[in-house]
Amino acid sequence: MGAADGVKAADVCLSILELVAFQAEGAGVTQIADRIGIAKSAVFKHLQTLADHGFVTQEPGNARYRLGPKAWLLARHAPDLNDVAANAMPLMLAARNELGLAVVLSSPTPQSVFVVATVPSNQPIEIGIRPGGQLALHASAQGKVYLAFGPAEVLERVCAEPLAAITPRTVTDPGQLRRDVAEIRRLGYAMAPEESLLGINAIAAPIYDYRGALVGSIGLIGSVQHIPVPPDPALIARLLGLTKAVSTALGAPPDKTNGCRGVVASGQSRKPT
Amino acid sequence: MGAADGVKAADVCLSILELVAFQAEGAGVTQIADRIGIAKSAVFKHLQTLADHGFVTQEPGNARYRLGPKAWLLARHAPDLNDVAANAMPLMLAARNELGLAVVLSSPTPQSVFVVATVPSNQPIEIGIRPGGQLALHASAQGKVYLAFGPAEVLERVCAEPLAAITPRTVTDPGQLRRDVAEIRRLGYAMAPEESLLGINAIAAPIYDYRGALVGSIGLIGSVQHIPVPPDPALIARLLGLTKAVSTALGAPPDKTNGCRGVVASGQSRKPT
DNA sequence: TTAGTTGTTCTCCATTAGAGAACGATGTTA
DNA sequence: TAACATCGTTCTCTAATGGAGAACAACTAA
Repeated sequence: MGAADGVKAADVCLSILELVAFQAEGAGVTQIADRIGIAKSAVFKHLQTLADHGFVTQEPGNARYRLGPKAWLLARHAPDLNDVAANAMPLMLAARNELGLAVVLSSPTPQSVFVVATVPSNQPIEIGIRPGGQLALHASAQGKVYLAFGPAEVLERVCAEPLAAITPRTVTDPGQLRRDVAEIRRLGYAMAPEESLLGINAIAAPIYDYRGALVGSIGLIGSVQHIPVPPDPALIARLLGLTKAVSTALGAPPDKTNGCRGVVASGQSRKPT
Repeated sequence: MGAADGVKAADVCLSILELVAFQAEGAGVTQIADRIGIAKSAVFKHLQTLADHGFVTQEPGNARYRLGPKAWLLARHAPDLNDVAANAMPLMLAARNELGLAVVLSSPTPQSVFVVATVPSNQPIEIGIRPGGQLALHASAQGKVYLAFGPAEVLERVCAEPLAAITPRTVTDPGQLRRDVAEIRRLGYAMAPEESLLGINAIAAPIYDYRGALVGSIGLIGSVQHIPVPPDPALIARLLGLTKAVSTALGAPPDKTNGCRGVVASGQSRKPT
């Protein structure tokens, strides 16, 4: 949510749009104002603008706002994550039921990694991420997958600017990050122990489409207890099996799906930071 | 696109988002600035904000902007126009091939009517509307369908405020509009000769879903030559057949689909509200 | 090279977005 | 029924900020 240096009003506008979108049964002016943290009157004006464009609709009588037709129209022109999500979800569900861990599907952007769909864990203490959330490229397993297997420019750019220390364990040294990336390329999966949130670990592997292009990654999220720092080889195998299955379902060429032997990986595990 | 009294910056932001969305192969800063009519620097700041939220992505190397993952995410929460469009499209195509006229599917909002999908005419001189466009409630066949068969508050509100004269033939007298609406309720379809654009006529009829709720309308667009002012009874029958077919495909109750015998139009059809 | 693009970074001031109070409906409680 | 609470909406005012415009760096074409 960096309002780093953009247009503040537009930032508010988009935040309202998202809030309305993710609020299943419509949202009211007051409710939105509280959540966003600006005056009711401002929210009202924004909603009017959003309604003019058809992104939200105000149902008559009941004065709640909900998503409008144009929001749907956007999807027709959106990148076809449709296939990816449709193919991945059932397999992700199966993996969750088998492992008990939260499974997350995400799509990369040059600035961060986007959580597109999630299957929450079924453990008593639930650990998961909300769809629509963003993960740092250098401090998450899914982000590092993109750094390792995505375009080289992204890695260069991320290494060029200072790496934010999201937790004390976050990798902030560009040299170390490059070594991590090399290791990830070798192993075929990424890990980020306590780099985004203390106590939480995640492992992730890439997904390719029919053209062999990297279209996203799937990650397993859990506490450091469930995903220890040299991860259980069986867990890794399960993850790689999952991403391989999704990739082949998308028609990925074989060399993209069996490149990672995963478990074997005899020697060195990854040392934490 | 009235910036009647909303947030200007948000209006610009959404316009940029739409422009990027509907530009199939990405859009550049300069191109957008020209189309929207504001300075490049402003567009750049907006794109930065949109990118922060994940609505657009800037592909590395090639510096064009295109739709991002969040745009897709919105769609998952958007109203289920999916079914409507999916069910309607093949039938609309068949009608176009048979009649040669442009066929338009649209969805109502309290402020205007939204073009959701179109099948362009196959005449030498093409007449059509772009998906994403908006039609005035009082000056289009599709809009008047909503006024006639939608919530009564909408008709009241539209009649209360002054009716903009989009063309010299646009109905600007509230009394006349009310009489038109009554006639539309009686006949089961709406017509708007030269009310949106001189030389162009359109007829439209409502679509209902499984709950019997009005979810949209389908219109036939053509020159006044192809759609004369007392429309050809066969044409009307074809339109009503089309909307009835789509409605039944959506599971609409029978009384919603055969209420309009069209031309005959003796007795009362549906009552207001 | 030169001349034309492009996307990006500045600075500056008129615009305007947002705070806050007040309004009229609506819904709830006593 | 009356008092109260809360909703969405309208209003005014001013400090923040969005947008203009020029200059920048990077690229492409001639």
